[in-house]
Amino acid sequence: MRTAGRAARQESLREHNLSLTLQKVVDAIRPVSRADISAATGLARATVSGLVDQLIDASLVIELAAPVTREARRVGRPAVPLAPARGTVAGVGMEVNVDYLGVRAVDLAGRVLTEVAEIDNFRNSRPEVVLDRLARIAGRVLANLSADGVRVAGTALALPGLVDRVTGPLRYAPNLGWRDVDVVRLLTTHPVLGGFPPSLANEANLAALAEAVARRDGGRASFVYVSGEVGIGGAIVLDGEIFAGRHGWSGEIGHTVVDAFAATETDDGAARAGRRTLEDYAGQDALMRRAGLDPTAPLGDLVRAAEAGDAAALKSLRRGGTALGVVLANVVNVVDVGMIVLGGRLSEIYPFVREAVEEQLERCVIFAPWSPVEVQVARAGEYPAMTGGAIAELRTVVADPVAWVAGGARPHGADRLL
Amino acid sequence: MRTAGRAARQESLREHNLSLTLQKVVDAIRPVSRADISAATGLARATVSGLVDQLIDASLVIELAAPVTREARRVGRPAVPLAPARGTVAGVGMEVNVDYLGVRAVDLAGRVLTEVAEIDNFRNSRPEVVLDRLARIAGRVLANLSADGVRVAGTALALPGLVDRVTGPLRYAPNLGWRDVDVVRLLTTHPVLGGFPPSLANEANLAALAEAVARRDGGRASFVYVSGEVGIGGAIVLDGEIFAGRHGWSGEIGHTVVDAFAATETDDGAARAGRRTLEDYAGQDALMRRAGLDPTAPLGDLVRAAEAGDAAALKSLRRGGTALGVVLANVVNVVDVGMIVLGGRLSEIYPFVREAVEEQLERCVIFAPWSPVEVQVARAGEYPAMTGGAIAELRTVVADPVAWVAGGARPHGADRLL
DNA sequence: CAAATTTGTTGTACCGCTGAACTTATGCAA
DNA sequence: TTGCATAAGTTCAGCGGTACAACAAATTTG
Repeated sequence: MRTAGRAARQESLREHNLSLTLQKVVDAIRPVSRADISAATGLARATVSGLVDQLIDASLVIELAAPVTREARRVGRPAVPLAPARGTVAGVGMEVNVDYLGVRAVDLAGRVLTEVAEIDNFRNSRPEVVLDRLARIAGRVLANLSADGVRVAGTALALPGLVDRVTGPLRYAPNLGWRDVDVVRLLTTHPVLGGFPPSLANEANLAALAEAVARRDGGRASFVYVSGEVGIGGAIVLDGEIFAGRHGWSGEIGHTVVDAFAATETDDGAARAGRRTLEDYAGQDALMRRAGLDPTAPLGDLVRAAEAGDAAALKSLRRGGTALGVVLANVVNVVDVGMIVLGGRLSEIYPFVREAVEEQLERCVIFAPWSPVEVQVARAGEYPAMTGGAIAELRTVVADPVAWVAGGARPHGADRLL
Repeated sequence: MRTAGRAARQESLREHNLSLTLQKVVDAIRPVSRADISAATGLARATVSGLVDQLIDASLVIELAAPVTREARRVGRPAVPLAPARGTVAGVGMEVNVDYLGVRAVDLAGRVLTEVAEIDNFRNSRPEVVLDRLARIAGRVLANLSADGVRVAGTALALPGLVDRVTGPLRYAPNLGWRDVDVVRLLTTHPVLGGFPPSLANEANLAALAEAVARRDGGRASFVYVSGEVGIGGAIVLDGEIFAGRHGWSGEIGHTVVDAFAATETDDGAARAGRRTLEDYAGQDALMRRAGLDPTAPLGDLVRAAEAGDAAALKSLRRGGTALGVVLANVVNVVDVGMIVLGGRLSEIYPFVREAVEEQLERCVIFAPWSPVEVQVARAGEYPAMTGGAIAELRTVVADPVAWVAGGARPHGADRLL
């Protein structure tokens, strides 16, 4: 809800409280009752009843029939458990990354309704070709949803690069070899997608959102998410919300300069004007090369070498971990966050970098003596950015249920999340 | 206003709109009318009238008698200009820094009502002694205010170090030589200050707040503020608000590692475990030493040497500027902000570092080709952290005028800002 | 001096939340 | 089985707060 600087009218109350109520139902780990919501929000029970009725009418919430076998069956009239409706509204998350592409539809209950993922190599690909392929898949998914009577909250596309969430185009995706591509136009020229202009976002940002939701049982967490795919992306999560910055360009840690005054040569011999970035140490290519492996080989080779005790592999991983740790310490000093979540392929090499990362965090984070920084592996599962994209669209529903209560029409002009 | 996750009741509307109205009056560059507020907020004119009346009753707003000689005297009934009341409510900002200490009281109109500043050297000082001295000054200031019938919104203390805004104590202020000092307890044992427990904050954060207010004519700006006193502090301002982080520890750029894998020796010969921080390049001591000057001499010596064309001085400044530029580029890549404001003593050496800083920003900021980062000097005047502290307290009034409308009692338990 | 125009105020209508009383559904003890 | 205690959910009058329309006030323009 964007209350920033706007007047509050009578109907604002309803909007706010309706959103709040839906939030409580959707965010809950186990079903909640009207009474629970009343207690949690401070709203009168009568008010909550009215709000919940509206949400049920809109097929956003359902009453569970199950008598709720929670161990402590208390005295008094049993509560009617509420849950987010299944298969009535869906968010659609799409992703184009360096070596896969896919589409995933998720409903308010967090269930995956449909998904398609295709493995391929998109390094230096042609945007029109790749996006056409994505659009066909998305078209099939949307057709399925429509056939099942599922309303679509919106579509989001995750890309491994700089996406301008305000003005639209993809600015720069080095690992795809794309630059200044008008992704939205290319996608919406497809007949099926015409009605669903996707919102764009950075892959790491959306993956972090999925991670935040996966961790909601621990309260609204704050952490720095590191997405190690071919490049290294990052995102900042504060109180369960993505901190996206003005354009959605925040968290670009892969290009952080690690050695400002270092020698001029890089691993592959090319001069980089005297400075090395995090990806020069901890990017997949750098890790493989330094370990004496083919940089185009799968990362699993490096993991196996390290497990076998190969000295070069271990050294390479330790070096990458150290660079990552220093960069993360710098980030943490700037944003004052207490947890790091390593996602993407970093989960695979996690056992071999964790120690180095933690060592640097302890050494370089100025507040570490009073509040040490924790390092954890991601929990969000495979293709988190697709899930995150779907969630981002579903959040527009939660943030503004009124639009869905009235007619059930798809409100395309609704505030973009992220 | 913290609407996050709370229920909205009827009275929430009033609170919100009252705060919004006061905000419009206080933030305005030139006086606004009731009609202006109505147009800006979307509230009905009748509603605004009621709200303004309440604010006038509470002595937070006044009607100006002046017929407003704005050049274009339009047709129709002339508007009654509104302005924040003067000398009725004050915020008190205090500061202890490495070579000065002081107290400043500011009213809602932004006027300085009283101020006392004393120059001295507090390196490796004893907290009890320094805080006692500060408390005496603050006592005089508060007594003055009280004698003039000025209500005190609250007091804030700026410190050059890690301040825990949640649990209270000053954790670590290297340049003062303080560590784990219970500042609030030491101050409130003073009889006069007993009723005014100060909120604590980092010096750079409060200075940045003053800077944000000084720049409010350009809309709600977002920038990274760099406070170069003896150490180098920083703060992040987003849409005119300080981004403080969990504990208020954000923006600590002085300890950012610049050379993760560099040689082990530092300027003063002491080993620092193989890494150099920004302060090792751009801190005052480092700048002076590298220029061949006495590190305890005033910074003016370095400026004069540079103005005279001294090669060592210029080189030292260029080197410091380069390090600062790289660090700022890293910060900007993480938080996606488009402007850097150099404050504190950096304003003095600004002409000699600007070029190097801009060069690095252009080179290292990944989105620079699409959205270049601007560098500017601070505008907030002398002792900005004191002003910022006062403003932070005044903002509690603007955020929750209801508490001041009713009785006019000082609501100490009100939400701490920042 | 009247018409036009804009500001600020007054009074009614309406929306949405609250709180108390009431109904419903269960556990527990006699 | 009955009755009591307890908690969940519903109904309805009351009230706070905003909107809207009508009106009064103060000024420029012709």
